[in-house]
Amino acid sequence: MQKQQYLSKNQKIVLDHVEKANQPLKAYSILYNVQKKGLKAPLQVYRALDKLVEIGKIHKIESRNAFVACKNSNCLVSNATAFSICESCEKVTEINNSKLSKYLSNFEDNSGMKYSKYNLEFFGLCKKCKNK
Amino acid sequence: MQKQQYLSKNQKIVLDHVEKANQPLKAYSILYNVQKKGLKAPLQVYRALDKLVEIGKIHKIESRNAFVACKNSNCLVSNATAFSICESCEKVTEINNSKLSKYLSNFEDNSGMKYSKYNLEFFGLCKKCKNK
DNA sequence: TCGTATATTGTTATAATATAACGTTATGTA
DNA sequence: TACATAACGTTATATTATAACAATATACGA
Repeated sequence: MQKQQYLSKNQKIVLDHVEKANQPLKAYSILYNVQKKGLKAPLQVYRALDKLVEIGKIHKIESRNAFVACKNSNCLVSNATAFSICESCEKVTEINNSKLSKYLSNFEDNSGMKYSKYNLEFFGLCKKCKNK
Repeated sequence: MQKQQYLSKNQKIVLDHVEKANQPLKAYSILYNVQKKGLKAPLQVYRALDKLVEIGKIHKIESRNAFVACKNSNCLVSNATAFSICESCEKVTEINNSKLSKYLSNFEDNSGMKYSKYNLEFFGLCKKCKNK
């Protein structure tokens, strides 16, 4: 069986829903909202999310246990992700900065470990919240 | 009341336990292990962990929902953290690299957001696991 | 087109992680 | 002492995620 090219029914439904949101969504909020489309159980959502994360269509914001659609067209595989997170309004933005990604992808320390993947989360106040 | 200088009883017990482990610990595993010292409920552990994270004595490994003692003496506040995580043996090491921390602390993109904090997690295979 | 392997689905139950809400006790400082 | 804040203890519950099992769908080589 070759590597999957097309998304399955459930995967499409979940991706669709996450793409329409412009903020990270919680798994159970996704579940609630796709129930009218036939996904009844948490596992159906989690399985779709797992796959979508694996192929890079969706990223998980680890510090928030939430999922957001990839906005980064060249992010075919989700192995190098960076986000900014506003600690006031919780707005999350995917950072697409080639210098940063180059720097981190090539980063090596003295541990003898070669990194194949990273996830970076920046926290602070977004423009709006800073000016309040 | 001035800013807390000394740890409370529960905070000491939890920190002590986490420091003795050389790997990240899960909250409920900490709970189980400190029950003989009088902490009976999850909340007692979580409250101590929250405080210890806040003052930088402990870091949370977000992708693993686990807690590890800070090995970085100059990491007084836990606002700039980086870890390497072996995806095979789950060994976690705190990265202490001044170039990296300088680069990330000064990082700015075009979002108008000034970051006050970051957390970076690298994934890969550690030396041992790579040679298997 | 049949056989086989893998991916996906559906379902119920349950595990693992974390917080709400309440009242009490301790501690620092004016 | 009086007040404010921090920490504690306790019960209940919310939130996040996976185990286990059986069925169906899809890709692809023989």
